[in-house]
Amino acid sequence: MADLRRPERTFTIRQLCNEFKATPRALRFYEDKGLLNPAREGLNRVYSHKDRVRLQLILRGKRVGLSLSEIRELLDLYDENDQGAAQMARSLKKFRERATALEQQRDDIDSAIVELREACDRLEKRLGEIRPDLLPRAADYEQVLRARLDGHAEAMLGK
Amino acid sequence: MADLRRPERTFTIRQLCNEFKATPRALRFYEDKGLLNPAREGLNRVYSHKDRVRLQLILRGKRVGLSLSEIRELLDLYDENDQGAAQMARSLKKFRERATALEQQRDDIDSAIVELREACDRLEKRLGEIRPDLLPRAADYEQVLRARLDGHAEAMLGK
DNA sequence: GCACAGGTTGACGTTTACGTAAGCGTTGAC
DNA sequence: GTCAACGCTTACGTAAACGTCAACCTGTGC
Repeated sequence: MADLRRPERTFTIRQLCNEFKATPRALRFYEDKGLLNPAREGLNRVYSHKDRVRLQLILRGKRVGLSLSEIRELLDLYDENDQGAAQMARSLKKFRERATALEQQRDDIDSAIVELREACDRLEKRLGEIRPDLLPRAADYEQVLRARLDGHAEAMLGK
Repeated sequence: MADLRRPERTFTIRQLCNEFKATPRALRFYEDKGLLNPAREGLNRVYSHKDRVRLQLILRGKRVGLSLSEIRELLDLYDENDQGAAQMARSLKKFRERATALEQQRDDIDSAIVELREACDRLEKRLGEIRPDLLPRAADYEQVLRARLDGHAEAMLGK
């Protein structure tokens, strides 16, 4: 009948779930938390294109690590005044803050990685001293040995 | 009396808490979970140097993002046989896995940062079109304006 | 008339790492 | 003598984001 892409098209909960790989429970949960507000047809939820967009925004927010309540705040801002430049400015601020926080988080992770790598190196060294046979990727050592036999010393120096 | 650094020195819960910026509740919690097992003097906990080291390992594990149960596994491995090379090998494996997971996590964060930055740029652009006065860090714009007046065009090109 | 698919509303369960009392004992300072 | 500081145990509370029932309704095809 009607073109499924026409803007007045509506969606069932499952359609959106399939499209965005979410669960009905999740969408209902978002509604519970005030992030969505689909129309009803009797009891059944009926999602409009606007709802779909909101859902997209929610999921995007989640991807960048915003909490549902933060996402809600942003969504509310847009609702108050869809054209409000002030709201855009606040969103921008929020995004910037989040980006900064993420960079901090990434640096923390990098530190953790360094700490882990160092621990790995120490373990590897001691293991190599007492039980080289237990070292993972023994195949690499065979390569080294073969290289040695072949007189390709550079293979041991890494590149 | 005795040198506080002598190995037979013991610690109270609060001393360790102060040293490592933890709370008594946390140490008791770790004990509850089987990560620590301090001696008792009546009811009071008495931490030895070994306990202190364990606590250090616990906190290090936390810093790199291991869960308490994972940390516990590792500590248990060391306990079973303090010299066991096999256990070292398993720890090494665990660390490697964690490092890999962390790198994945870091990449995810990087993606999120990119997504956020793009959103920021879009917002900034549209805001600049409709309400440039709301743009954050208006001071920079004043700088640009001043640079323009001064004929220093390169200041606008960044660097 | 009935199973079946898919919708609904509660409401409790899960996980992690503690926080936060409540209630009580011990010790040292004043 | 008593108050503060510290310690103990037991146990409920918290936060996030849903998962997982249970029990019920409802339209459809056969």
